[in-house]
Amino acid sequence: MTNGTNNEIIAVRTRFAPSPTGDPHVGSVWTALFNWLYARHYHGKFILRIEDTDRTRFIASAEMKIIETLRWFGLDYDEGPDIDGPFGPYRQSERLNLYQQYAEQLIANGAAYYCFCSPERLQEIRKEQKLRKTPIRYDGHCRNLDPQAAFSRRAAGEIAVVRLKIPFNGQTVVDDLIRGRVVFKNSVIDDQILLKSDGWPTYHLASVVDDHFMQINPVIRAEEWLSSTPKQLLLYQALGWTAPRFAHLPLILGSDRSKLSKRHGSMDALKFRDDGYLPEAVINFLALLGWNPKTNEEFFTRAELIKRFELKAVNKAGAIYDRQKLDWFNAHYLRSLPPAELVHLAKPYLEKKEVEKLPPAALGRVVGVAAERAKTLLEIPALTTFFFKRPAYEPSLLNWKQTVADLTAQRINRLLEILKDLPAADFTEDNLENIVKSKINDEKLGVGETLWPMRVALTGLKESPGPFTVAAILGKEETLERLSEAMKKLS
RNA sequence: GCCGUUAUCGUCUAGUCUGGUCUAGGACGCCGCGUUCUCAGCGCGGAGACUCGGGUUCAAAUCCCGAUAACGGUACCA
Repeated sequence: MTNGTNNEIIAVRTRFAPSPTGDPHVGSVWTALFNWLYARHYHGKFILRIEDTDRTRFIASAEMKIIETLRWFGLDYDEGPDIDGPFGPYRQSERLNLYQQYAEQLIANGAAYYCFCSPERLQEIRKEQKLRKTPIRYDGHCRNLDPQAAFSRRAAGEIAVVRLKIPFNGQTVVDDLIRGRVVFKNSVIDDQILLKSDGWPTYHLASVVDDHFMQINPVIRAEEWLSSTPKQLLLYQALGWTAPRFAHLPLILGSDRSKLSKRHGSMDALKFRDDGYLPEAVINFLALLGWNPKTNEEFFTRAELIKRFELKAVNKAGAIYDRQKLDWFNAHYLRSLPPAELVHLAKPYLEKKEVEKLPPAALGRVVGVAAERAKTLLEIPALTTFFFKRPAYEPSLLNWKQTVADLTAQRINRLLEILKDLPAADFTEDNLENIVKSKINDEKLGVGETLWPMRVALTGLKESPGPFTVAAILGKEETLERLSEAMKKLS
């Protein structure tokens, strides 16, 4: 791609930079997906970087979850904490020296300063500003301290943070790849904290330093970062670096139109796996949230997604995450799975002892029949129970519409006679259908009168797969047993 | 409060740059019909939107101005 300003060709390197503070959720995966799609589209690199600079919210297990999530979704990265690359390390906690070094450089050339204000004082001024309804920002108390004096205080062990000196005048322009030109007056930008009092960097310093050295371009991230982009642009300037291009993605919203969070229920990305969704389905669905390939088609393989993806076609408005549409995608993908693959994926959701009872071929058919009616893998077990155990049901359920029990009994009895004569080896779906239907026709038995009780006898359900399908899977012996049982219920 | 972003069916969206072909197209969901013993699937059909107010123009979803609303930011969180 070109960088837009001087047509210089630069390598595409995008990154997903989560902070390990909890389980990754859909919004994060969505951002990762777009970064991945972009990198793959331009044959660039996709990097995973762990932004673990917040020691108070740090969760040790989160990094593994992030990696597991990316793996499950098939968003492979070229460099990361567990895949060494030329720009590592890929954990910010292992790059502390770098950040400190540049913070000091900034202080040395007057672009930043030590601030000794206590959190309490900061809170005070914010409270007052809120009361006076003026913009809430740092009041510059330490901005003009004598650098020598500040340095001595620091050296003497006094606690301080490092703040960036934002110019009072002028404006900073973000030329966003998705939103175009966004202008910010410098006067409303706060003197951003770069280094916290514990010596760790804030997001702004760390991400700028890392994006620079890891040669990230473009930076693709969620809209929540748009307001802080001018600060970062100013930081690049102060550091004497060329800033990357930025693309701010719209936000994924909950049904109440607010940013997706815990209160919208469990949005953990790995929950999709546990809930029986297929990664391909979720990817397809997520890709079409906020991005549109300008066709009426909706199903896209990964390769097609990569081929067609472009940032210009990304929407500006936030999109509500709609579970029903995801379900539709998932059902579609479930039905188009090759039988062997389907069994393999469904197995973990089924009861072990039941699975072991069946020969592989029968298991494949059971799962296949269930999958035609399931939206997720998780729903499959409930749709297969009648195959594994004799159904329990009210005798009256055997009667089709207004049919009386006597007549139903006659039909089942006739079915019993017909099926008894059929060799077990011929108990296939097609055979069954041909024979039974021609008898119904010849003997004027009534399709509903016969087939409804047959199906109920076999499944015990009001809604189920068809009787021939079930009978073929159950086999001759079990089919006859269940029909006999139905007869007993009716007498 | 201040700063910023956004605005087409309930939801995801096409159309907006380059005004007419838009009595606004597709998909999910919903409703009905058909296929059918039931469900699912499939096929067909229906209800359903240009945030509001001004302008410009022969003509505006599309251009201009002004409101409004929603969301995001406003942390020694990211």
